[in-house]
Amino acid sequence: MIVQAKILIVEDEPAIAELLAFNVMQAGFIALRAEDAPSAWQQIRDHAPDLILLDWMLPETSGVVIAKQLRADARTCDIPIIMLTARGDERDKVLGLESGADDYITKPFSPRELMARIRAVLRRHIPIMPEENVSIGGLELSPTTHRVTAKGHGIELGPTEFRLLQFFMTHTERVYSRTQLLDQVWGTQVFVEERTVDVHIRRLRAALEASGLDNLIQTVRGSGYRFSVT
Amino acid sequence: MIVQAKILIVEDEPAIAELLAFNVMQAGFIALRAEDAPSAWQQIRDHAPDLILLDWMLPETSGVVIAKQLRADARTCDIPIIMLTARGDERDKVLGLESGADDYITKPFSPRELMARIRAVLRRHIPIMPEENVSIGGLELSPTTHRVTAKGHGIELGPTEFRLLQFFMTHTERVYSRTQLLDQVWGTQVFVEERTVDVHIRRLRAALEASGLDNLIQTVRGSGYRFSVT
DNA sequence: GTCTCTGTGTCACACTCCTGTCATAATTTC
DNA sequence: GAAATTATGACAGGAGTGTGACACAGAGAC
Repeated sequence: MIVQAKILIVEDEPAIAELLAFNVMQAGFIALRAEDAPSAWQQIRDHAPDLILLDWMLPETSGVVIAKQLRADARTCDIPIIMLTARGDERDKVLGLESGADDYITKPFSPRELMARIRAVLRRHIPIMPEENVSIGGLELSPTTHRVTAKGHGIELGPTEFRLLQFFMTHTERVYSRTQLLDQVWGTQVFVEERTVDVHIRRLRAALEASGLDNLIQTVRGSGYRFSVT
Repeated sequence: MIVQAKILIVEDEPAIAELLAFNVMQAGFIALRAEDAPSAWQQIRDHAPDLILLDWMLPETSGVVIAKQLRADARTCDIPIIMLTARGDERDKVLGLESGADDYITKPFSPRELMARIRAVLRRHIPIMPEENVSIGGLELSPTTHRVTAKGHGIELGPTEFRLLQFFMTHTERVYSRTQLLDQVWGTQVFVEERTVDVHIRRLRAALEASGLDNLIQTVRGSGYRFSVT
């Protein structure tokens, strides 16, 4: 359970930002503020907020662009986003949700409704690792039973290889550096050599080799590794 | 990547300070030292360290106070802090993190763990720079997946050619001298022969030749190279 | 308690592929 | 034509990665 969720408010109009911050703090959250894209990134980097309230209209970079960029980065793609917009246009709503927002609220809004939505989104995001079964490229992984099958045949994996494969199967196509994999699979508070990743990649490949699926895990020289079905 | 991060060691016991400085320098960082609060502020002003190792117990002003002051100042609130403490008390840990420390390590500590924590904290503080996919003139380049397609067909590029193409695709229709390309693609701190650019241009053209897109990279005699779709 | 077994992290070595440089050929400019 | 500039091919060295071995810690079994 998050003790005190940090909520980043990205809003250029001071009056609205102030109102939002007041409500957020009133509800027992920590309010962070940013008035444009650069300062938003700064806040995200420094404080790792648990949720972002993102204004649709911003000077320079629009909220939609920021949302897309957030979703594109491994370190920020799990942060829930609530979009704020002036109009109640359905098209905007679709665009907003497509860009990766988790929810959507139109100005003017009641503080009560805002807080309800924030709480709902946070509640949904408490299970950070969704324990759902994953199936991709001939591989099936079940977190609940802790089982993996490759082309129907069960394969044995150690705990670390299991988590590594789970991460890859839920984050395909993108390249992850050894450092990012350490942060995501081992955790940020664990200290192991970067090259250890190589060894576990090799162990995972060895386990997949019998099914001929070891080529799903690709080496990107100079960058890291990638899980790709193509 | 920070070329050589400067690390300020705030520690009053000379023996421990010496040990820390040795380890920090051994790991390739620059070590700055201060034995009390005033000299720490002096060093911060003069050298703008990238990270601060802060002893919990100091004469006069304690580490916690310094941390809070650092966090209160806009110029220093972004500098990550690692607290050093003698006791492994949980309450101290909470206090330390509340006062604004990014991490916490108890004495005695292994040099290995210390360096790992330093690297982890620095890693988390590198600016998040969202990179977007680029598509131009039949070429598509995706930084996140580290893939390039030319007219739909995937092509293989080495790391340097990839960066070179990425630079060109984001800076089209303009001539860049070899020196400028070295600065932008190789980095300013690297010393390589200007003629090396020619070779990489050639390698990039060779990779694009199969798709007939090698003419996107044009030679401007006497000036340099240009990426142009016209 | 000892013993075994499994999983993990680290290291040393092998190997691949990239990279910078040079010599030489080709091209452009005057 | 000569001079200047660029293209190309070849190559040695090195950075980055694959792989096997090993030590160690922890969980059970007995």
